[in-house]
Amino acid sequence: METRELRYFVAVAEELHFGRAAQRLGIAQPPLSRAIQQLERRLGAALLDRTSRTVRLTEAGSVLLVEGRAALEAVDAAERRTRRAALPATGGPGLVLVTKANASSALLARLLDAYAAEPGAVPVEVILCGPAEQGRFLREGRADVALLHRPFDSTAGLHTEELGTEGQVAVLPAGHPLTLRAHLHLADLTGLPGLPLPRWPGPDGSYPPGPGPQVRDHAQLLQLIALGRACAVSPESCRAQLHGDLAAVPVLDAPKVTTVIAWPPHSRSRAVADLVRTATGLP
Amino acid sequence: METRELRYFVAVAEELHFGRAAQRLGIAQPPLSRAIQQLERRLGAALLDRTSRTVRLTEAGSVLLVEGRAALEAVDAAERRTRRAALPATGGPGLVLVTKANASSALLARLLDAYAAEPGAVPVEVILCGPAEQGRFLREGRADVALLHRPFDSTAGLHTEELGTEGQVAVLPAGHPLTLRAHLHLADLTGLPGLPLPRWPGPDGSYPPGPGPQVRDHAQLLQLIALGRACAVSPESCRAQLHGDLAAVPVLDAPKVTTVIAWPPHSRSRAVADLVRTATGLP
DNA sequence: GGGCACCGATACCGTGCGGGTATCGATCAG
DNA sequence: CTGATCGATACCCGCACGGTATCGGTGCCC
Repeated sequence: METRELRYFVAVAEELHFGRAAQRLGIAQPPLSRAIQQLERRLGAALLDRTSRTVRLTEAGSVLLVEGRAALEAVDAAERRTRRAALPATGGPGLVLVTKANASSALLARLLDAYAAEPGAVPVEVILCGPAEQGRFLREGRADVALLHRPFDSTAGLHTEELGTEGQVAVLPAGHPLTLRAHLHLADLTGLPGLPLPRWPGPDGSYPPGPGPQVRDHAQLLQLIALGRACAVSPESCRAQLHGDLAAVPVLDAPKVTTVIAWPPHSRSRAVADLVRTATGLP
Repeated sequence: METRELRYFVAVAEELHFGRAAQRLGIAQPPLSRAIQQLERRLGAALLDRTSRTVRLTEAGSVLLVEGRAALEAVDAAERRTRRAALPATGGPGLVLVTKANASSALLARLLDAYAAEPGAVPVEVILCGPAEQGRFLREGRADVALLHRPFDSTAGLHTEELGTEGQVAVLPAGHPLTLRAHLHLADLTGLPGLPLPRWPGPDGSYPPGPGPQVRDHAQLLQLIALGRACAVSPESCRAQLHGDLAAVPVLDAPKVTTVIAWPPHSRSRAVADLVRTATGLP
């Protein structure tokens, strides 16, 4: 199978419309029809149920859509990583680390300091992004390592090492009645009048339906809480970022959060290995 | 990047010889040279250092070799899984489960029984293989699920759920002096006269250097121990397979072994999900 | 040191495949 | 019944891929 065929099929499978898919691919519709037919013949499998009015995925087609997307991602990642490795000075920014904006900043600072002191350390570029995008960055070859937080972030297809676990606290507007309590339970926080839990975007960038404000990062969230428009349950370490308008109360029965360092399973580069070793050896 | 280019490059990078690589690919050498040049131009990166006598990988070339192999594997897996999904009766053998020969047989039997009793269960084909091949089976799309044993087996790039942990025992020839002890430590087993630890093949199928007999599966190993030519440290559950000539003694400081069920991160098929759910719910 | 063998690069040529335009046939809306 | 829509088919063109012949550089060996 050629990546061209895969790209064509994925386009059609996503659009469920040969014309639009062809437009998206920048080719005419007839060659696209033929390419799909040829792919089906080579695979010996019908991928699409098509009448002259509608296109639907077959069982095999659904499999190829998912698997093909993953395969295309792997090819693109290979290309990007090769390009990066070829940049002058043995790879430009050396390492790219991606983490959630405003999360684990203390840990990250310690890690970067400790790694920089290692012999043979290379420059590390830090990318901050929303919670849902980190895995993508790694899988697409845009980044070499990530700091993730289980159980929130998916570690599917990644190598990980645990760096530490912490409890969670409820973040509330200062002065809220609950801030007087020494500790809370999750049940105390559901359905608080006027303080809904926020909604985070899913892996596809869309927000789940329901009440609660839409947020993209922690800074937005904290601002909303300070304004008295939301509350949240966050890892303890976020306390370092709380200012006067916010208060934190431990939530006893919230799941423990584990910070892990993650990297794609193939990248066996010395720099990644060193960084991971440094991270696991942090005090 | 097209898979054709990737295949060409991987062949050359593995052979480090254009002529042999071309022969392996079934094409002539000049088109291969041109294809590599074109790939290098498109990537804007030198992949190979070549004099007229020798070919060597550049930094970027090493990256592309590793990443490209992974990408090709992903493409092949997509193709195989699609073919499987298109077989008559909604996918032929339904599910393919791969596990080490002679390992966790009791757990496997319970799992298969419990799953078969589920509503909507599909036929499960069981493949037994050597310890190093399981990951490959999953990644290449030949199998849907595997039973792995941490920390021995690599779970790189796979989703896993823990099924249970167990201690390890030393497996010794019956009558050996150590079998009289109630328990052992790892130190008791290093350098036992005439009873070396066996060597297992690595992921590439080759054996590490050193003393000790080469074994491919547990049955071979047990036979060697019964003959008084080796000893081994194995998970407790292997006791069920020991016959009169063999004895097991707990090893207190051996690492705990965790049996996990593993599957490739994309396959979100109902059958795999059901099987995993059944497995984690086992008594 | 010169002839030789080896190996990758270059030059040149044919053809098959990927892509384009025009059109058909089926299906649904009104 | 008619027009609109959409995928399939027919046909043609250009190029990129593969093949053969050959060159140029390099290490080896007598």
